[in-house]
Amino acid sequence: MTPKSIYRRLLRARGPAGWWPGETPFEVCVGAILVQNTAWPNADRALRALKDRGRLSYEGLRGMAAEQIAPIIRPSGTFNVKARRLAAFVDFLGRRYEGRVEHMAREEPWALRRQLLDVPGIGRETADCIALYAAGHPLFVVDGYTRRVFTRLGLIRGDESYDEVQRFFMRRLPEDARLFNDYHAQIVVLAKQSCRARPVCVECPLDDVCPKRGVA
DNA sequence: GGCCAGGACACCA
DNA sequence: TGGTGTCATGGC
Repeated sequence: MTPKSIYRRLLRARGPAGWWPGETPFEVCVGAILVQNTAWPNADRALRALKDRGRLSYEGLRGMAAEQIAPIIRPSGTFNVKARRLAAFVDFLGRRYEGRVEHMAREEPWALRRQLLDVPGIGRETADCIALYAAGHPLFVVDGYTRRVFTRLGLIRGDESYDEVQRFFMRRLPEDARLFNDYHAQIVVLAKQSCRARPVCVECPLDDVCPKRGVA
């Protein structure tokens, strides 16, 4: 069992997941910040609240103070914190990329990652989500789902650092943004549908090779 | 009513 | 560098 063979099985079983919620690259960035430590439906409510007010764009958010953003994104939780983070990201986007997320695609992937990590409130996972899903760079995203699924499969211990887990995947997979994009999407779908299912995994394509099949 | 969710960060040793 | 508290809403 390798990351490659696991992906082949997922793809064969379900087809491409074709996934990241967000209509524009900018929405993807905002979504990546709003979903921090919350369930997606909560982030989505906040996203729609921004959209309803015509604020879900660089031009819409530019110039808004965190105090003005906060009440709009309340449903996403930790809204004061996230409002500051959104304001910081919008400021960064204006300074480095003329407010155009598309311009981030011109940057070298790891250089972009380092820049994003310098923005307060953007950590490794959020930086990689933005680099991969908004800018199309081949950086593998590690999240709680990734750890849960691959710990369960016995491929990682689960207590490795973010960068260690990312290296584990990137050393074993071709450097391909489309692959990384769909792989992460497959993991999210899998983790939601199967790995939290109790008392047994339900229709999991990896059930027969999962050492913990049937275990809650 | 408690626990958890697609994190990040400050603070501490 | 590793562990812990904090931020806070909504679903189950």
